[in-house]
Amino acid sequence: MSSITLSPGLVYYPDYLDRPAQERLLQSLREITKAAPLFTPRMPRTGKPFSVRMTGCGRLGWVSDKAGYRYQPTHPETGAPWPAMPDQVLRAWESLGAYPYPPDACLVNFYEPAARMGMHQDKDEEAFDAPVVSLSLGDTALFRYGGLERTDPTRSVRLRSGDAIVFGGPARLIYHGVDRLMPGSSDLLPQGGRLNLTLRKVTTPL
DNA sequence: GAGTAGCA
DNA sequence: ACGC
Repeated sequence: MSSITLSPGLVYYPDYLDRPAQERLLQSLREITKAAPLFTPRMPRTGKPFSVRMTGCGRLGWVSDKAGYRYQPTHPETGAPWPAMPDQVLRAWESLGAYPYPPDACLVNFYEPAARMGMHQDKDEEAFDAPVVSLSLGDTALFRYGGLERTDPTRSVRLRSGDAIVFGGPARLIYHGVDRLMPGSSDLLPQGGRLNLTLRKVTTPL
């Protein structure tokens, strides 16, 4: 499998999932959203909605509302436990994550064609020794990444359907975001858009 | 500061 | 740069 190191600890795997694997993963995500519908996260304090909608699977899910960012074991609207993580997702973690414990959370972000994600760090976890593994499905995204300080210089890379990217070691806490999608760049999702899965170890092992 | 607006 |  080919990989490209974008910056120390940030590794890009183009075409990690072939088309049949993407279709299998998409079918799993349809089942997940049936049990755990997409919801609109909101900014702490202001309540401003994200343009991305999200859900998740696994033991814990990430939610954001006026009260703040947090991981919790239940869906914020239905109150039900998150659906189980598909085997395919666990296998991706095992092959890309190189971490001796299974992930606690798989966040599923759905980008409509106009959705964006501002630059941020993934730092609501306890286990920063564990990597974050990201899988892309659907329309190509212009992904931007920088360094550990918000003011560090940034670069961008196009993440296409089936690509994976891993934030580990010195890149675990880098700032990153999605500038925009390239509408119509993939026919995987019938109505367009992009799904991004991020696999995380949330709590410290033990 | 996981939001937006606006300008270089 | 803003502002909740």
